[in-house]
Amino acid sequence: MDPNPIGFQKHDHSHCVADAVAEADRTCQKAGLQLTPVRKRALEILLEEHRALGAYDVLARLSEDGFGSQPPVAYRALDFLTKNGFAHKIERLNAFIACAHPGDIHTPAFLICTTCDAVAEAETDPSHSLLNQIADTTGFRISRAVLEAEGTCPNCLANDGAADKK
Amino acid sequence: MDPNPIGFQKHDHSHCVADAVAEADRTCQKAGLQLTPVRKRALEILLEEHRALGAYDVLARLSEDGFGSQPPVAYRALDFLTKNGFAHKIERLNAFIACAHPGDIHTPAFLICTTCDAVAEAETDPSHSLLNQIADTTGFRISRAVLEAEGTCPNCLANDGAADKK
DNA sequence: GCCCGTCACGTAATAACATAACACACCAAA
DNA sequence: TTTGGTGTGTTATGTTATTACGTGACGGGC
Repeated sequence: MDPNPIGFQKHDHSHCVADAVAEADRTCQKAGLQLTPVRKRALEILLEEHRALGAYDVLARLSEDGFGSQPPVAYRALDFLTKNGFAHKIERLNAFIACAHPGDIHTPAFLICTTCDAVAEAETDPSHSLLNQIADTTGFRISRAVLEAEGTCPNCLANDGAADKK
Repeated sequence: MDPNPIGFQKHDHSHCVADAVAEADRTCQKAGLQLTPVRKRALEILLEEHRALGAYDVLARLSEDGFGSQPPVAYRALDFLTKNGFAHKIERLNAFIACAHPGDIHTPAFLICTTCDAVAEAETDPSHSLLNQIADTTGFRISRAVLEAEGTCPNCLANDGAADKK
């Protein structure tokens, strides 16, 4: 497993967390939202990984840091983060991931690698989406869309190829 | 709640179940699959509703009919049905629904009405899908896609309108 | 200052969803 | 007849999520 893929690419991870948290801080101030210690720490925890974490994983780390140890502690923090666009829930995995493009209004699509567990978040143009076309023709009004694909990421495909050569 | 929407349209429900089961029977015979009593009954149960049922809902009905009463009984039947294209799992709901287009190879998209709980299954052209475009450009190989939209169905939108007039 | 509303956080308890592991019955192939 | 595969049943357990309730912090109106 590659512990370090974002969008399946290597990158300098060191500044991700701090930068993203700082930006979240600014956004919350502007919007009158409270990025409280639990919420901020939960966001950091998600940012430390470029994969999806279960609520109970997050909870365990929060509680290590002196926050509450009961499920609602994690679920409430994750709720706040998802409602306000700082994180997303990956339905297929029943798990959460920090948003890779906070600030933008977007309908994210996720690519989930079943080999290395990396999750990439892609921006989509909602108006062109299949779901929207379907909704338009049927008269359905979409409030939220889930777009998730499971499969193999480029890195793991390459590794497979390498493995085959042996 | 409208208990009877399929694709959000009224329809003659009486033959749905029998027809679909008969077709599943034929398909299984051709494919060498065993549509055993539990599996057949589970399929009927899903077909009786045009909405998604939780595994435990299915389990309760199976056990009323004399089948086992423990979770694996339901999960195994649902596994069989989903693996072989007779049913789908709605990830957003952790629930299952009978396939509306069995036989076709397809990447289904679902429209979930949060007002009446109806779920419509739409066919998609996988090659045109957003996810596929993204996958192509990133070199990701998709094995399974989840396309689910939550919102309000045409019926419930109409009812809302009616309610507003009062 | 005091009352009261709201919001965030904490806890315990429980609900809802899902799987592991093992036993037995059945049937078909060796 | 034995053996192996498949399907069903059970118990037990693991994982994910919510409900219900209590407390402290903060801010506005009086």
